[in-house]
Amino acid sequence: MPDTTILERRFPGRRAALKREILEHSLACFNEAGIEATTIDAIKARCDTSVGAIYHHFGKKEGILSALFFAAQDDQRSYLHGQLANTESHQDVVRAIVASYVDWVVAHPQWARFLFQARSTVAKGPFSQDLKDRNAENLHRLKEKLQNVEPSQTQMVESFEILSSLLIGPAENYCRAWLAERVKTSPADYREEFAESAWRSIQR
Amino acid sequence: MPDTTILERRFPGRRAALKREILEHSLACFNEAGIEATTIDAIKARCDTSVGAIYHHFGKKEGILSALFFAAQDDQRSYLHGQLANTESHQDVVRAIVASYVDWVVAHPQWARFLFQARSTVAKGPFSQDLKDRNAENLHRLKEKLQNVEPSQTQMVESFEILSSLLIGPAENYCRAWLAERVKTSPADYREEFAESAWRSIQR
Amino acid sequence: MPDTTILERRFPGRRAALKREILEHSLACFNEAGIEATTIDAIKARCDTSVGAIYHHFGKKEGILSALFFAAQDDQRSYLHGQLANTESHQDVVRAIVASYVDWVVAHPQWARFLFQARSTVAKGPFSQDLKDRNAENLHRLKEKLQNVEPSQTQMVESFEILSSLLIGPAENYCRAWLAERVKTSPADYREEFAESAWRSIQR
Amino acid sequence: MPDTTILERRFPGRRAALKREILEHSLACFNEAGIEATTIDAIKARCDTSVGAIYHHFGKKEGILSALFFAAQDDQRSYLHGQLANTESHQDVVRAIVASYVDWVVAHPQWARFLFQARSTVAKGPFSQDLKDRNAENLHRLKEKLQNVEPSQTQMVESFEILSSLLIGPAENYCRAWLAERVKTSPADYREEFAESAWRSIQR
DNA sequence: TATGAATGAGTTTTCATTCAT
DNA sequence: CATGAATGAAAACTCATTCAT
Repeated sequence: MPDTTILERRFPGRRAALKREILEHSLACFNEAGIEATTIDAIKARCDTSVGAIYHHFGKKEGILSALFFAAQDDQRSYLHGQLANTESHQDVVRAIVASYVDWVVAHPQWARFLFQARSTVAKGPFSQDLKDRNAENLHRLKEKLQNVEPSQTQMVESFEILSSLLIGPAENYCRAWLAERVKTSPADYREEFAESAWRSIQR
Repeated sequence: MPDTTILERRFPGRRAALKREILEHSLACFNEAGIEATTIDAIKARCDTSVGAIYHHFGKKEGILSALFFAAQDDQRSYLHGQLANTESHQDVVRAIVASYVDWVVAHPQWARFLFQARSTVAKGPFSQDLKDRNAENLHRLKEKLQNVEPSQTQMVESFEILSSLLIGPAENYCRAWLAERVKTSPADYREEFAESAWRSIQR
Repeated sequence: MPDTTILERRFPGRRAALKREILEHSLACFNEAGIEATTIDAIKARCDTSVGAIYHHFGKKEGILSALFFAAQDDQRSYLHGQLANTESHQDVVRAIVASYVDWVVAHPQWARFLFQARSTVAKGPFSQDLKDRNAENLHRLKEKLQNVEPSQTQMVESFEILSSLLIGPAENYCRAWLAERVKTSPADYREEFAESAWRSIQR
Repeated sequence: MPDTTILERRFPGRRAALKREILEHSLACFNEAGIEATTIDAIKARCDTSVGAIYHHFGKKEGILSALFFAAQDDQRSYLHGQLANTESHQDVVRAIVASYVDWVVAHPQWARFLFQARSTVAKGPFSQDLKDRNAENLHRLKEKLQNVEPSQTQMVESFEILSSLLIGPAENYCRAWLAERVKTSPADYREEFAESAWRSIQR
């Protein structure tokens, strides 16, 4: 039973019910069989609808993929920005970034798994520009946030380019392993550790 | 022009010439078009050989994939262990892990790119057990190394489970971005930064 | 020009027109070239349809085969049971079995030829259980029929196991030869001889 | 463990050892997987020899097939003629035909199974003329034998064309069923029944 | 003679997509 | 809007056969 909250937030209302239904089951198919291995027919069978209906709503297979991908990404992003809103110091910001990342993944593991595997496909597809634009904008907002927060007393790593890798890298690496079931302990259990490490890793 | 050193190390001799040829061009195809999108026919055309020859040597498409994957992984691993050989303190070990990771990726970018995209496919395929075994053994050797090195004077993070994520996560995240051309600066330029951050991130 | 009556009985209606068309031409292909030697492409070309349409209706090559096989078998069986309905003595039953066999083969030679060559393939394929079930049920109905008919005054062969071989064997052997064009005279010309011989052969 | 007596009779001597080896294992492959489904590679693997060796001895796949087929047929035929040698009356002849058929099948079930499935393939292949010639000659020798034996006192069926079907049909039908494991009782147990029935079936 | 690498035409099957009803 | 039959290009894989060593 995948969580449908993300879909309800993004495609609200009765009229979008079938759309949500298709997306929900597509997500499950993509995660279970892999994106390339998921056929329109498999989705059709799982939703108990018709090929025609799917094409009516999404145009092509890629359409389902990007609808899911951007829904997930936006949800993750808006959760991050919600958490960032209450931050006042650099350390608060770092903690919010790491914690919100971990929290979101743990709250929506199927969506997180999907994001990991879909990224490269979407990046090659017709929406690659959208993807780039969104990433750029995201980085820009983060930069702004950091400048508007009261500066830290500590010496920090200089290069902005590697900053996001230092902050997110460890949590992301662990979340990947958890989603692939290579490790069992929930990332949530290590939330504070990752936040602490992230803060330490950017000191100089 | 992909580097062929890894293949020559792994499949030496004249008799394996065609095998190396096929693998070399398969790697290029996989990286350019993606694994699923690369057809046997495309590989055939690029090597100027026959479908039959490819199947004669590798049995199925998956066979090419895993041959490449394990060649890359073993090469990366043996480089790591070569670097670990000269370490004497915990900090040396951390530095060696991070630096050798960055160095290897920068030295063999096509192979690194391939490793990232092939991992999930190999993990689903018939060699998933091999993959697990190798990973387990790798972790085991690392643990041993850490125990045989003179203990650090500093307080360290307790959980071993997240250790490798803390060490490799940032460098990996940045390398991915670099290989996807989302950032331009070579990871080599940040080698010392990543090593420094990794060391700091595991202090408590 | 193969007879299409069997197909029309089994797949009636306009909607099944393409299905019948494919089956009709598949039958011809199978008989002309042999089952293994008949390619989907050959069928496609002969029907002037598309590969997709064939797979849409039958799933796999085996699907065409078994659809034809069971259509033929059921037709043959229902003809037999029609003839058995009017029998009152053991000798009538024997005559009906032999005569209906010969009549059906002569009326539908292409279907008979197909039945002979397809049986072993179907027996190995995924419908082997269906085949067994149908054969068992058929035998059961025959046994019942024999018990419900007024007993013969003559001493008969004891083993039920060889009974059907004694009755059908000669006619079947001759029909095979006729269908393979190793003999020219129609089995119909020997209908009474086979019936007479069958009756004699089971006396003791 | 297939019986190798037929091969030793036909291809005696040390020099033919590999030939016998290949034929023996080919027979097993053909029976287990079917003729079309048996690949040269499968035979190679089972004999632990090389493709080259197989082609050296048999030229093409068809060559193995016909070597086996004619070896089996000739063995069966020579056994029949051995049994016919001692016959003096029509009834003796009938008994010899039926009994030798049953005996041979029971003595060489793998070869019998192979004969049934190979006949149609050989009939289509490049040796179809050989097959026809041998069958014609066989029939001729049988006719001669019948004429040289003292005539029976009883009235017999007139048509020579259906004679062999009347004689062999039932036993053949039952043997097929036994080889396909549709019935369990050995044909040997019904040898006398089949002989008796055959004799009765040709009376008029 | 023996070997097995190499060939490549040929097969089955899949699947995104279209479109008439 | 919904349906699902029809399309056909494209893919993986097979396998008899050849031939250089």
